[in-house]
Amino acid sequence: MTSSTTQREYTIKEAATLTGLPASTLRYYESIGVIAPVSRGASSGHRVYDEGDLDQLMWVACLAATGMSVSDMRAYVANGALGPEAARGQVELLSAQARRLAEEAEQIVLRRRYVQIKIDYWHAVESGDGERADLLSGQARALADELRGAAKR
Amino acid sequence: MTSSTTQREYTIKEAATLTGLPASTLRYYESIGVIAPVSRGASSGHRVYDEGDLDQLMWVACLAATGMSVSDMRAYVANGALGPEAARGQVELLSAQARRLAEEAEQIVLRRRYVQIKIDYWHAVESGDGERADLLSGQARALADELRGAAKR
DNA sequence: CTAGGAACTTCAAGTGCTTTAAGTCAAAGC
DNA sequence: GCTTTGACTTAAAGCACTTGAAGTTCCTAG
Repeated sequence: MTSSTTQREYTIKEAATLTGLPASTLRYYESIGVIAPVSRGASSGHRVYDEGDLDQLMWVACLAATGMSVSDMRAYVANGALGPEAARGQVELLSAQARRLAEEAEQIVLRRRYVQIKIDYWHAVESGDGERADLLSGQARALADELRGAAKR
Repeated sequence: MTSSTTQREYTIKEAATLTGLPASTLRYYESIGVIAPVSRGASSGHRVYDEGDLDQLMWVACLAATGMSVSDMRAYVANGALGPEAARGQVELLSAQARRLAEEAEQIVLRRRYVQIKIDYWHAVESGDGERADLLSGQARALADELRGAAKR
């Protein structure tokens, strides 16, 4: 499969960013057996992730994002459904993940807008501009509806 | 202000539906002081939400949706009761939230790129295009390198 | 070569809900 | 009148992380 010659290695921080799971969660998953123990640097004892670990973690990240419980994920992994040879389902799962990320990105745009409006609102209040405050209050309300509606999808 | 016409009252279930927060969360928020204690039915002891409670809950629901911590929400609601004098504090809380959201947005951009590369990679493998697969493998590593160099938050 | 700081390590405690257990109350059916 | 149904109550436990403390180790610069 991976016909690449150079097996790149990753720190926990890099693995965290690429999978979207915080480093603390990576350690946690390893500690409770959701993923296999990761090899360590000879002198440092620091975790060293290879491409295979990354692939496995992407899988787990996808499963976690669908709301699968930790014990279910552990069972899934234990059943060997998650080896590097499980390539068939990879694309579907990754595509689902891509969709989720797109939605999440959209959500964050809305949230940032909402927070910005509230900041503007308090600035208006601070400077005694009641008219502008009312206007922004209304905008916040409208956005809140949109936020809620989008979240429920 | 409050016209004594029809001050509608709501059960916890209705409040939950209207705010989008589960009833258990409403009780939880009340128990830890994020919202003021809700009045109770005389005989039943059940919570009875009025319009004011609902308004407050709507704001809290929006803040929660932006990922604001419970203690920040508590501070925010407490400030809100103080009026215009608290504007500076509100802006600080919201600005911190805006920064968190900006960081999150950045992370998601990276994750989306990584997932897309992975998808393309598996498509290439599937169609036997080893050359393209190698290229994409290299891109994934390049992304990690970029992460290493520009990990300046 | 050595000093400083960032990044890593483990372990324990904290957070933010969510679920469960056990019980109360109000209306509907027998 | 009694009982069952169902929504509500609290307190406590559970879950999936998350954060903090205290102690290495790596890297960069002087």
